[in-house]
Amino acid sequence: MNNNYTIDTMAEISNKEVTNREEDYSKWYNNLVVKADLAEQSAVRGCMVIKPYGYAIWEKMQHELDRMFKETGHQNAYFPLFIPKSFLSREAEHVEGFAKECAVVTHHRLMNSPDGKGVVVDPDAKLEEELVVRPTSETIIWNTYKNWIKSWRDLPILCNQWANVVRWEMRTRLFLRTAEFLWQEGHTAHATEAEAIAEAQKMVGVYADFARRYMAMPVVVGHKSETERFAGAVDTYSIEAMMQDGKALQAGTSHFLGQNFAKAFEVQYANKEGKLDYVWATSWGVSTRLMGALIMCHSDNNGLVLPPALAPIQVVMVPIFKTDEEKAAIVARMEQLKKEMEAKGISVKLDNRDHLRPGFKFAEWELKGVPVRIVIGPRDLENGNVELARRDTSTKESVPQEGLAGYVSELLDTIQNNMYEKALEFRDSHVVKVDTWEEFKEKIEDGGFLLCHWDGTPETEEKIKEETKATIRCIPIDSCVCEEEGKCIYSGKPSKRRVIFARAY
RNA sequence: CGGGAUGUGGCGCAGUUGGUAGCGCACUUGGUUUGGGACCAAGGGGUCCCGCGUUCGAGUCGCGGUAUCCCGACCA
Repeated sequence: MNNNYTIDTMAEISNKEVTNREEDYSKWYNNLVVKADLAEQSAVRGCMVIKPYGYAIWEKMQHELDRMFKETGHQNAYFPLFIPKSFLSREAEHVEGFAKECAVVTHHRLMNSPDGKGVVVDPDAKLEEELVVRPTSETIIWNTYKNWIKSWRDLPILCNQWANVVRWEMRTRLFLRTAEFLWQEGHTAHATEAEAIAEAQKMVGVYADFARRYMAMPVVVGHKSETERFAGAVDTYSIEAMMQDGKALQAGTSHFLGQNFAKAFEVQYANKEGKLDYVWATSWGVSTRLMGALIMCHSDNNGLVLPPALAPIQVVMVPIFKTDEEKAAIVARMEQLKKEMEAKGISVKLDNRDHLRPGFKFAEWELKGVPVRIVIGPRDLENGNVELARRDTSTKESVPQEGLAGYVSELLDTIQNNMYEKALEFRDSHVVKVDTWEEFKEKIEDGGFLLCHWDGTPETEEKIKEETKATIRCIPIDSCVCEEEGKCIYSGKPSKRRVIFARAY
């Protein structure tokens, strides 16, 4: 047994004397991220190193998202990493929301230490105005848009930027909450309120679509409550996913910013009547947190399970042989089959490392979540078959080499759909309607989404959070089951609709 | 920023009353293996987080730093 590749399984975890279930799930998750070769803690506090295999997944996500953004009329641009401190303070709520987690550049030069040991910051090189490493780019972008927008003819501006941002979080976790993370942030400017709202809704829809089609992850689309809203937004939409421990994860957000930033940065345009008006704004983003969502949504006791649409390697081929002659014949056949599959756009890895035994390779590729494994040994070569194993169902079957590429191509689609159905079934079986406070306190311990009536006040929301650690994940947009009258589970006051409560990452 | 813990080969850890720095995995070489995480043999690799102190002698004891992790508050 190679201890370096064992991971704490869910089963093992649940057999332990668990006092804090959340903590143990986290441990399992972290272990999985590291062992599956996706990422590791960096030497820099709270930052992570994304390893090549993990980064390849992110690149696939980027590629699909970028295409979707362009299909919806957006263009990419790039804005500075540094934001003058004064910019951040222009929008009052915005600065309040981010002030506590900013990395600040105060000097621009180092010098040799007077004691001869290493270097120190040169006190003479102090910046007149400190620069904040962007925690998000609304301020620098709106300061720029001010120069771009004069007339109604300049609108709308539909820009996206792929970038890194820094938020000095107190506690960090790989992919879910790192001090530095990669993301995309869309920033749009519109002539009318209605158009901006439509944009914010459209983009949260793009995220939901991406989650479903590529990540095979069902999400709920909804409004954030006032307290959970983005700092500086009028309305925040989010997609909320459920992880396998029943906790919620906010996987993407889209904000209707009203005229807040336009007013803060004095961005006015001349409308068709020749009158000056402030422009309407949105911003929307998803980050490398999606990687965390992907991992926690699908992984099992044997490691990662990747949806074919995002798997860097969709098919791994493992030869089994005793002699060099056997190896040569089998690998030659595999090369042919590999080419046939690649011609259909399938990404294939032929693992012909000969110092490792097949069992080791099986386990390793399973840990890495490769959707399909194809094995050919002397027996298979003889009778013209391959052994084909599915990662999502852990099943094996014997398939003819003839027409293999076509079979695999269809199978990848099947796996993609199956993974979504499985995740959807899990999610739906962990959504419950709750109508009393006693029941709420009991059910929240089991995890999952609780559909409850809420009186709409931040005070009630805060008290529920204090007592149960549960927060309002969202006020669902399109879920008709929520549209019914009732009484707030906490205060008993009247409510027009249910909202989703859950504990969250 | 409050509470708790931990720093020992690449990784995970042991190290007793202070007395030659160890184990497993990984790595290198050779050989036998190969249909679910192989085995044998040989080998390389350490300023025991840093500093000061106690001592004939410190990985171990004391003091002071520092870093990381966990729990809170905050968050994509």
